[in-house]
Amino acid sequence: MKASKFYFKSRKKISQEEVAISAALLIKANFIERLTSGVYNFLPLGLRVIKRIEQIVREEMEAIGGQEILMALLNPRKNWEQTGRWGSFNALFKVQSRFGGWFALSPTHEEVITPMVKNFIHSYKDLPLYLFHISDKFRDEPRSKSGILRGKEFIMKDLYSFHQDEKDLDKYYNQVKKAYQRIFKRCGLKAFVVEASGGTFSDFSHEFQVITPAGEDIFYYCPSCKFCQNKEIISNTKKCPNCGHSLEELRGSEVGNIFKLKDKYSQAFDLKFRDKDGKSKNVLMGCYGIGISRLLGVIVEANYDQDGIIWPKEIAPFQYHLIRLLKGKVKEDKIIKKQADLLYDKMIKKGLEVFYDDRDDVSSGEKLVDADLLGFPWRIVVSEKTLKENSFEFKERKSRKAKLLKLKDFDKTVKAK
RNA sequence: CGGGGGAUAGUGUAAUGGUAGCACGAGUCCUUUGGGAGGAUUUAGUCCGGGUUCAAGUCCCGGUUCCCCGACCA
Repeated sequence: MKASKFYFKSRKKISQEEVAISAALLIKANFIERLTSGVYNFLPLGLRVIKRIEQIVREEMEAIGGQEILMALLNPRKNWEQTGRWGSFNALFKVQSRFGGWFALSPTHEEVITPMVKNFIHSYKDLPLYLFHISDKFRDEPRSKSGILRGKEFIMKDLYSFHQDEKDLDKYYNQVKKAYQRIFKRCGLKAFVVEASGGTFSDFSHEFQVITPAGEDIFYYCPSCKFCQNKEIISNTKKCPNCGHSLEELRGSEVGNIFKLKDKYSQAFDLKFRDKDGKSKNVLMGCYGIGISRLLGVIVEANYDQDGIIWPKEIAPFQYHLIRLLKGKVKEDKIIKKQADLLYDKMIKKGLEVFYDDRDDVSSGEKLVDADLLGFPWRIVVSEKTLKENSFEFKERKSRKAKLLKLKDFDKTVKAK
């Protein structure tokens, strides 16, 4: 991708209203833009990261049998009346049709998926079933905060599982827990699995927390046996319920949450199946969420320095940042441009993801500053200085040292990581 | 939803009730090019609606909206 044609302009200054570091950096580097409180636009760079995260999530969901669907976001009032949540779900966005009818903008999808699968699940032979969905969610938050960490509209993956008995639900629940750990690891994050409140239908649930000062959750961590529990449910003793060791208090942001819904929604929608014995039984359900757009923010909160973002490799919008530094002299610049163009073409041919800063009207300093701000894993510089040595400069974003390498070694150095 | 603080140009700020100014940014041109370069020139603003006053960015009332703390949070 050539920078001169790309929808990207870094900002020198941004509004002081953005307090969260992740929001400030993502806006400064032109990944996202605020439309209004708690509502953000994703620009090409931001969307590329979102797509990477989604891809990782997709792969891991499919690896545990998940099938992707896309459910409607505009939900009829009736479905929400049926579970009682039209009245009890405080953050529900309600919109009225000009012809009078009411709709909910879905904040979660139990009310859609449960009646939907009634048309599919009839027999124990149809179970288990795992369906997931990645799309926007709407929640009428009384207080949006910290940029994309808590918004009124956000991107979420939700997986729903359907089972014939608790044993099967438990088994899958643990599989999902493992899949989630793989997902967060691939996103370059260390996620703590925290026992949390199960809400109204389960003894407990599990949250996946990433340590950050921008987080909203306090949880307790046992350094001895690694047990974690949310502040909401922990006893006052601050001792590990497993091993008795004293607990550490940590602050995190919740990037995922898994629940056993059991028969709460299958009862509301009369979702039953015929078991082997011919008897009609309630289908048991689980639901499992990951905040995709929040992850984008949390990843930045966990990966930056004074100069900008440092993207973990697997989710960086581009792997390589190719820069050509000009001299303002026609003859010299022609050579520099030609060499940089050549390297760019080579990389494109190899299928590498490269962001090529081919801008002529931007000073060298600004290009280098932008490279640090954008934070792609590898930086390649071509300039008069490097060409004198028949070389190019190669630098990892997270390192301070740049290496000068011979052009003849380009192919073996620059390849898919 | 309770509490607190804001809203003047894209951003950050100034203006005793009396000419809305400055800096940065942005646009154009020239010069420049290894860590956000320089000059010339142009551009752009009092959140909205009422009220008080000869006169309102400033005072009063109402609204909208943004941020922070808390509560809430499948």
